[in-house]
Amino acid sequence: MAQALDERTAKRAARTDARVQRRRRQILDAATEVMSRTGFHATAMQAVADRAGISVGLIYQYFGNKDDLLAAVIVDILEDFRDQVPAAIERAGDDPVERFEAAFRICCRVVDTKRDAVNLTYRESRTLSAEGLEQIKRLELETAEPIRLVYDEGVAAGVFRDVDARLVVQNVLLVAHAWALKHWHVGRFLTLEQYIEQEFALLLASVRVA
Amino acid sequence: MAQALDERTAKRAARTDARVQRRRRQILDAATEVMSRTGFHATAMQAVADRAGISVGLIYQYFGNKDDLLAAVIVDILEDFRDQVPAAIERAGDDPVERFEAAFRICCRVVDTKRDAVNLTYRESRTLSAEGLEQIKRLELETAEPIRLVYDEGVAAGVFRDVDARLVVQNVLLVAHAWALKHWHVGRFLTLEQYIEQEFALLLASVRVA
Amino acid sequence: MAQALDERTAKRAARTDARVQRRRRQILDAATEVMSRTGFHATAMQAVADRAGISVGLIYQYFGNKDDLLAAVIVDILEDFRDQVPAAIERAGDDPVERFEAAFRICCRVVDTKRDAVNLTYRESRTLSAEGLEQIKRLELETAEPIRLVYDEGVAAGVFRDVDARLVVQNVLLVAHAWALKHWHVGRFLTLEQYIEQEFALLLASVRVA
Amino acid sequence: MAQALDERTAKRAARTDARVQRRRRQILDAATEVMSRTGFHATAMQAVADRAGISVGLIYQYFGNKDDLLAAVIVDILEDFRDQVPAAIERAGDDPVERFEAAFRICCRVVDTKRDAVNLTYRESRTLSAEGLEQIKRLELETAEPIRLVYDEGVAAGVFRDVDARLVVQNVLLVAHAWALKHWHVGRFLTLEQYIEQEFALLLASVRVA
DNA sequence: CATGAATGAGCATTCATTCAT
DNA sequence: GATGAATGAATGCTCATTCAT
Repeated sequence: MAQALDERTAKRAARTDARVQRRRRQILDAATEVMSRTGFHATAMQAVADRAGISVGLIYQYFGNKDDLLAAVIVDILEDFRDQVPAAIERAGDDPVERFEAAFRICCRVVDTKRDAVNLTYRESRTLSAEGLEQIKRLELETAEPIRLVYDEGVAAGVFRDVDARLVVQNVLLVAHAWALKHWHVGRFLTLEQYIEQEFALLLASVRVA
Repeated sequence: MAQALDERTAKRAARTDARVQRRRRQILDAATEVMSRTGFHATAMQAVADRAGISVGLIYQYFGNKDDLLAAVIVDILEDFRDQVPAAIERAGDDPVERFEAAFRICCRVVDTKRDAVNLTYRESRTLSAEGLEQIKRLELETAEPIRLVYDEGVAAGVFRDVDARLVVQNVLLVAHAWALKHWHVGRFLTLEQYIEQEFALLLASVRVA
Repeated sequence: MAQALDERTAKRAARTDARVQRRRRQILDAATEVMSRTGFHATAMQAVADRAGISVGLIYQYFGNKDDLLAAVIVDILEDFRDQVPAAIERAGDDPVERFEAAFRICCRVVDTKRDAVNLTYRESRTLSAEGLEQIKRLELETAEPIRLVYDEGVAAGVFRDVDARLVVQNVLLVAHAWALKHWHVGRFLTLEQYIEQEFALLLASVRVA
Repeated sequence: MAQALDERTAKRAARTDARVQRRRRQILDAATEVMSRTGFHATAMQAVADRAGISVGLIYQYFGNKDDLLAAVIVDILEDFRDQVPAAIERAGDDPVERFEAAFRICCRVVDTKRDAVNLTYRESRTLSAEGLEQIKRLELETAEPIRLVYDEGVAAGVFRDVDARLVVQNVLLVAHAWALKHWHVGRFLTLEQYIEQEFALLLASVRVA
């Protein structure tokens, strides 16, 4: 009987946990949407609540305060990058250049689907607490890591020059982010695919062994 | 006698004008310092006044409101870039590659002297009014223009590949800005001069004729 | 069960609505009191909040801003006139002269109970927005209307001279308001009842058929 | 020689005094104009200075502060009434009714030439200090006095009923002021002359011996 | 769990007044 | 006498956060 009770408790806990996760996601999506569009400071908690179709008070049950919510939003965005990049690299096969291209391509594509969110990341990172800032720096490095490995493979394979991989990876991410940061300009004369193609050509030329 | 009066009036006007300029600069410097450090929204007008050693009210005599002050700060930063780039290019002589390098180098150096200000530019541009936004876009394009001309010269001289100059120039500026944007990371393992050298090598490789 | 739910919802809505009305009244009374005494511009929202025993922020949940609050205060006063005049006329019976007197009398009595508020109306109407101004003009005309009808009845009955009723009614209201406007003078040598009696005698003489 | 010096001093004093009076008038006219149009609180001292074509500082040399300026403006308006009424009465001849009419007529005419100023008087009197308030009450009574005398003459002559003259005079002034106070309404269907004629008919009927 | 009424600290902005020139 | 740059107190309004229901 004690076992049955445990089981019931576990089931309820699981159900509860699922509901908690659903609520968190609901709030996070609303917050991302509103903050990306309006900016962090100009976004009222009420606006997030309205967007999520819940009350203000409930947000505080899931995220301690506004700053924490911002941190969660930014982390959520960065986690998306971190998770998608390795998968895309794997799908690309074994060729280092193709793996490198896949990494750049996926970054650009993710940026394109959440242009406002990427801009939010650049705008509001400094708003975060030291702790939050550390977390997003860590996430950015985690995102960079698989790309760095791809580059190192390429160097080992003799297709990429032996320059500081950290710089190369930074450039990859930066150029991808630029699709959001400078979209007001570059978006006027290039489509996403053209941008990817032309920027990747430049990137590749910059690192390829002659 | 009328002439003497005119002269006196002119002198007073000149003195007044000089004082106005001095005050504007004083406020602008204070605002740049405080806003760059603290961010626009977290900066109280009182803090700017304190930093400038004047009263709040006086700020409003020179800049209509807080938004206008931000616009002036950002414009002031961008004008610095716009003015320094062409001069540096001229000083570099006739060789397209050297002129290109000079352009990149000056951008990085200016970024380095005002890292916080550059970050402010990225953070707060969206805060501006549509009108202010147009102005800074215009300034950014004005800054880009002389670099674009240098690139075109290089293409004509057969040293640079004939790719979209707008993209190349954007990359130049972006990488320079990255010294501020990603300083938390790259600043830990590279000095400014190392950064300039290595990033320029990548840039050059990306566009040089094989 | 759905019915029970509906009922519960309805009850809660009713309770909420009642609370909203109570709050509005509480704020309105406090604002009327403070503004009438101190004048609109010299009244700080904090003073209204203090008087009402609530926080400043709450005022803004019920009235959008200070101007709206003033408008509501003035409208509230005028609505009192508009509502009391017809009732008093009805109570007066059928005789046109007695109905006319009842109208004048009630106006004076209401003025007397809210002398400061009436003065506020004269002082601050111009402060209102065009829209608010229209509303109070409309209310004033609505108040005048039943008195005008009484006068017309009197004309039809042959007891009042056939002069412009609009002017007569304006005089009625004006003389009633004067009990507030000129109270510093007339209040020193007449009681309210004496004022009503003597002024009504003058009014009646001015319009009675010889 | 001492005499010559005295003379020169006197002349200079007179000249100075004249200039002082001119300045006072200049500022007073500007203040009346701007305050009447905009209202006291919404009028900035700078606006008065601009209108007068002088600097803010100078206003403070002639009127101690903003409240004093308002007092001076209101007093200036009321003095106009006080001075014009007796003159008009004298010009009207000996007949009590005609003298009475002349008094009412001049009041209405003066009101008409300075409608905004009269409204200012009603709006802002309460803003004045106790002292200022006393002064304008005194002025209003001084204005009323000659009209009261006219009424008393009429009573003595047997043409006016022996009712409280203070009340009659108050009504006279009130109805005249109403041309400003209620101009938004009455101004739409009557000209000044029609207003004077019809209102005087009512006034006369209210007091004439049957 | 969920609500949203209530709080009150915080800040941009204005403007009467002063005073060095 | 005249100026207007400079001051800083005063105030309307917002919005993150709490808590009774």
